[in-house]
Amino acid sequence: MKDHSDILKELELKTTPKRLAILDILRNASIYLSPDEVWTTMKERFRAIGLPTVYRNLEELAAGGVISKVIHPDRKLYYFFCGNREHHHHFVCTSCRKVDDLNFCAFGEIEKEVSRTLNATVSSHIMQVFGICSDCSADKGGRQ
Amino acid sequence: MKDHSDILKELELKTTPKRLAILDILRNASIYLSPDEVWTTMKERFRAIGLPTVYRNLEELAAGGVISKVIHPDRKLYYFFCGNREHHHHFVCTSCRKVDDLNFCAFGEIEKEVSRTLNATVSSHIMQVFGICSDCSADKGGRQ
DNA sequence: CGTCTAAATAGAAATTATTTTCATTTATTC
DNA sequence: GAATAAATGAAAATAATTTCTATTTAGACG
Repeated sequence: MKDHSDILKELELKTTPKRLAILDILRNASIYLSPDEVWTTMKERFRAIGLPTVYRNLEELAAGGVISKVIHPDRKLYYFFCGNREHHHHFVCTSCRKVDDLNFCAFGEIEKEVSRTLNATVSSHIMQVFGICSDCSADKGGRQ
Repeated sequence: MKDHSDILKELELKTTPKRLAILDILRNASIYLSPDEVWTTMKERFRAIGLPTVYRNLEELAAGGVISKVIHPDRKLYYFFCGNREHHHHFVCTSCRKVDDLNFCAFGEIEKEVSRTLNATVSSHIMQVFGICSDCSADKGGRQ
């Protein structure tokens, strides 16, 4: 199984302690984190750690597909570890911030529809599904 | 046919000259505009016009469903007039910034899928489709 | 048509997320 | 163990958006 160092080598990124730590933090988080939250955790592990380093690495890792982004309705950005390399989308729980993969993408059909009705070409799409996961609704529903 | 003043009354918003102007600017734009771009046009029409007024009104109008938002991949926000009151999504051309309605939403299916596989409840979704419209690809393709 | 009141606004300042710059450090290559 | 390109820290810059507050104005009412 590939460890974090191998993942970075594949992306042609140097294996620095900080990069590994960021990956590690996200891997263990199980929920999505803001850059600032990642920074806060990094400061517990490193004496000197700049916020730009966090931002830079999160973007690089996301560009490499190792981690994914959540765009909130308020357009704030969050990141989480996602091992799934296939094209897919996510369901994010706005209560506990857990992320689940959706093995479902209507993009193909949309592409056809766009091509057929507008004669246009689709280049990218943003898709984010928000809601309340089963754990959180159980908490509130009291059925526990 | 409802004019802009009627639309504002329905939303219980006062019919101020500036609000009408913002609506008018978007209605005539045919492409999506940034708050700053709306402000620039407003400054040509009003001696005194504050940027917060533009932001406030755009949000109010969007909340009322009279105008719609485009969230770009860089997470910048744009607005455009959209008369379609049904739930739908948009195709936006990143070249000329024209917006077309997509009479297509896979949201129902996603909701079912989320419910079935995750036992979770969907509350909202962001969906944005970017591409090149037929006019723009004709320009580039040289088929004109 | 004047008066009243809540809503709307201007202008300035504050906030906040994010990015840039650049000198210094460090991981990798040989 | 050098050499070199990549990575980093710290500070500053940027830019979108929001807040604050005193003033103005639209719409209701008489």
